[in-house]
Amino acid sequence: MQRVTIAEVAARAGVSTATVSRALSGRGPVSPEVNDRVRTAASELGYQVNSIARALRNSRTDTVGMVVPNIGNPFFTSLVQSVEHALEREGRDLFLCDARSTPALEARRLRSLVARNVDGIIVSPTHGAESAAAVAATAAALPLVQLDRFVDGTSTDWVGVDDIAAMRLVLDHLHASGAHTVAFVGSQETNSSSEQRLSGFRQRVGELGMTLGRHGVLLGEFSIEWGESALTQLVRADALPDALVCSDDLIALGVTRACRAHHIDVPGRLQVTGFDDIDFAGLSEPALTTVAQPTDQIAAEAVRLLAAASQTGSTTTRAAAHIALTPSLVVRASTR
Amino acid sequence: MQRVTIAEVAARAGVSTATVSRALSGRGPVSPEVNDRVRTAASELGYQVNSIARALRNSRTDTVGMVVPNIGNPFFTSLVQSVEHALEREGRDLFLCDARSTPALEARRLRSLVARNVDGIIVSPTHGAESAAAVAATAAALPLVQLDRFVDGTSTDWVGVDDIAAMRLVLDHLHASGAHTVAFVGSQETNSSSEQRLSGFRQRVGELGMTLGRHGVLLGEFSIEWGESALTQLVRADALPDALVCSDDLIALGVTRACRAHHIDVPGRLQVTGFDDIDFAGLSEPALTTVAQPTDQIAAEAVRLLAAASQTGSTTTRAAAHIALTPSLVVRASTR
DNA sequence: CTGAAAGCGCTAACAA
DNA sequence: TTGTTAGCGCTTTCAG
Repeated sequence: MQRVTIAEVAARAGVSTATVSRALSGRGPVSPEVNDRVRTAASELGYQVNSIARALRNSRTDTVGMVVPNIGNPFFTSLVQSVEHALEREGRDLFLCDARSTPALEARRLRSLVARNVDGIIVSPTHGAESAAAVAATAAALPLVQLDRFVDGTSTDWVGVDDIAAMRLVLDHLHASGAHTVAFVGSQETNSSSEQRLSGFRQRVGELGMTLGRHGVLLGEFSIEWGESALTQLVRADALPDALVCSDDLIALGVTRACRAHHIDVPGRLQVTGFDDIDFAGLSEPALTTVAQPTDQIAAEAVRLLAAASQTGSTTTRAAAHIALTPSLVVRASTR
Repeated sequence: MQRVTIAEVAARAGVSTATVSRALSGRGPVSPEVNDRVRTAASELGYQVNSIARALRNSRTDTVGMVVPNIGNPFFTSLVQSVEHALEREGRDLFLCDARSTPALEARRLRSLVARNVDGIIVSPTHGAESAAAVAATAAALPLVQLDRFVDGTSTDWVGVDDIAAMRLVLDHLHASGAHTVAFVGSQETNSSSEQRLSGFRQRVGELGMTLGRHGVLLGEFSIEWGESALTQLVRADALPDALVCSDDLIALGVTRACRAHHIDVPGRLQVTGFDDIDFAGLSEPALTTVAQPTDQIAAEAVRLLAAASQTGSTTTRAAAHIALTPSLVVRASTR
């Protein structure tokens, strides 16, 4: 159970530890014959590098840290999968942390990642304001890219989707299908996604001359429960619009579920749209019209930015990149 | 951006590095006055431990590795959340890896975790046979607990749910609600969950005197798509039973979705049950009757076993624990 | 091409 | 109570 070290391999191969290191890592000159001897000795002993020791010596870990607001949200899960995929191509590992929508926990995770000497950090901050200090402090110490969401007032690299364009897609579609009054169900504007989507919504509603229903903007949280309760509120207030734009799929799923309970026909009486295109969006009854995010692209850009930042050493010199990728509309059965 | 080391703190506080270490870690005698000086110096400089160096020195990382077959499956996501919660109480971090249902990738992840000197590993093996060698090799090097699934022929600690009991719950319920002919839709028997559930199913069907429909056992994979295709097969063969027992919720969700497409009334014409009780089980139309796994308990036991194994140093001495926790049936609208 | 030796940052003996 | 020192396992100059 005692781990095999490079010294034991060296002894067995009859060479020095330096030579073993050179042979195994493949950098530095080693005669073919010695190379062979070392490699067989290593495999006979079942040698495996000790990444900790290597990391200490090299001051790099080949590991990227990632912090997401809530791994229970399928959107973030697929973002994680995309990031892991992108990193794999470079032979780097991912250290994943869940902030459980708690800024204090998120701050702890970030500190822990810094202490672990990860080479860079990808974070989707939980809260626009309350996450700001921790993100800024972390960005000062390490290359850091914000994903999907970003915090107020900090300028680090960011990659996400163009929320304004997304809302344009959604509202143009609803407008074309005859909706006049619309309402928005989102989360409290405590993060950039919420803010951007709401502001894109307001903007396009104005441009298209649509009218905001009574109770036209309902803000809660990104959850199924909130979606259900929002719809119930609208029904109680007798303020149902023609269409309901939800700022994520969980909310939309809650809304359509509550519609079934209240016998409201979707999309006949009420059209509903979501955001993210999580797997289950296509499964609900009716299947959800929603905005698909290009998660693979987002992840690829993030990894690229991180690599670039690691090159230059410090993030502070360059201007921060702000990359908003183009979303696409997936039309299903919850709209006409 | 250069990281602050203990030496700089020592210089500033006018003491030795050893004293700084003692003061900051709180073990070893330090005079209150010096303690203060060290602490203020540390915070002024923004000192943070270098976990890598500490880990090399202490040969422990306070980190547990976890490998799941597929993080896209919500069941594993909630298992991960439960494990992270349980570890948090002990102040240990989780290093999460996704095996993407690929034994070769899983083996790589396991090796990487060993190389990283994690203190222990929690793994839900992808494949009963093909994961066996890697799991065995890993268990030889580190404390390891298998979760939910286990590999053939290796005896490590295991925690999961009692699949036999679960199938008993399901079939008793279906039997009571008048189902006579039943069929089973599962995944290929490449992992223990599949095997156990199928065998529990067969057993209870026999005991209750129910009859297995034609095409009574359909095996594919744990996915929505497979559920849909399985139902379609049954319809085409005109072999629809009274009830369909699915070995996870994804399959069941696929089945109920296909039922909508084929205008098959659930539960009127066909009763359907799932397994795992993922969040979306309650959302589908009709809401799924399913078996809930006690994930928090499972995680707590796993963490406890890992701690115990770390204590004794080696796993080989003790007999392996095999802990099957009791599942519960959640009755919703997909059964009568 | 190979070996000796230093040192990454930290902690635990051991001395003082 | 504090300081000195050795060393965790690895890589990398620098000599040979």
